[in-house]
Amino acid sequence: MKSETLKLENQICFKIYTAEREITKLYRELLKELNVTYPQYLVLLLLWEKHSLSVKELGQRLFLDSGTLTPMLKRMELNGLVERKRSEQDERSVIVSVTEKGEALKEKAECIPDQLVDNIPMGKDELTILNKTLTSMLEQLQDHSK
Amino acid sequence: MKSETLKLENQICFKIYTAEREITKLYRELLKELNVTYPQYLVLLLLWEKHSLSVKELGQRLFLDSGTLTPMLKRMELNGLVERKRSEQDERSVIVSVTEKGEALKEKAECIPDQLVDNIPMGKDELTILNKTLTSMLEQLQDHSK
DNA sequence: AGTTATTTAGTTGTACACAATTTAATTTTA
DNA sequence: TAAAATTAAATTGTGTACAACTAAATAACT
Repeated sequence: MKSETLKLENQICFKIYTAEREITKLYRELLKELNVTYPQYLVLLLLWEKHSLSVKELGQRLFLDSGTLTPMLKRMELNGLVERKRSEQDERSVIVSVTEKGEALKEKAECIPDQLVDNIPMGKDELTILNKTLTSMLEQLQDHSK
Repeated sequence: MKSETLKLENQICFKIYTAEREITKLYRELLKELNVTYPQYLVLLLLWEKHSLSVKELGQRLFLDSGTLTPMLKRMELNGLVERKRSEQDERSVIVSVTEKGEALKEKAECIPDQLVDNIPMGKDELTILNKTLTSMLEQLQDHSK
């Protein structure tokens, strides 16, 4: 009885591991035209909303640390999508803001959520339940990782 | 109405992306003693069951290609966990088999599923639903990625 | 004020993950 | 059977992820 639960947990972890890569693969196609990766797209989603955020704030929202963000933001800067400059109030902070070129991608990206839905056709009820389950799962995982 | 679904899909993708990293982080702790990563642990799970599998078979089961597997298996070989040798029937294939040292890890790994469950305490019903939902989601994603 | 502790990015090193290409072996087919 | 197509790994190059560490700035404390 317990062992079934064990196997189920194991399977779920593997499926999340696999699903993440399949989702990234799907985004890779959808984002190819924009020449950005999925994590870069996530950064842009935030900057399209707020225009400017510190590396720390980006990290808090995306659950990524500077070891991941710094080189990624440098690549985005190199591609002209964002600007990075030290905060004047607090020289420890680096403020990342979206450039005109980065802003221009917003329109091109408008169709992405629609295409996403086309590729993962699921009922709204099912989506709602999945969302809720993942949320509580994440809370537990993140609680523990502190 | 549609736009809610769009946002939901987006959120779910982000949550799967995040959950995958949290799960990997959890496994990293649990596997530290064994000195293997989560993907390496997945390889070992298969080899504990079958003893020998070709790179192709491993790839089919884990949905990984040789670009990922070859260097990973070489690291595992370097650590003495597996052996790699060309198949005699078909010189294109490389057969990966678990060594004694790799086999010995099986006992140490016995407690991992239990510890996993301790860290993600979810009801069995919820787990069952989550498993089913992820399965159908994966099928659709993998159907499309061909 | 001066010292200590904390915070914020950046750096270094390791390990996936995958697209694209290459190489060698095996099948298929003309 | 010889040429063409396919298959299986390996290789190359790019981009995350993250642990561990460093450097600089700010905050907290005595």
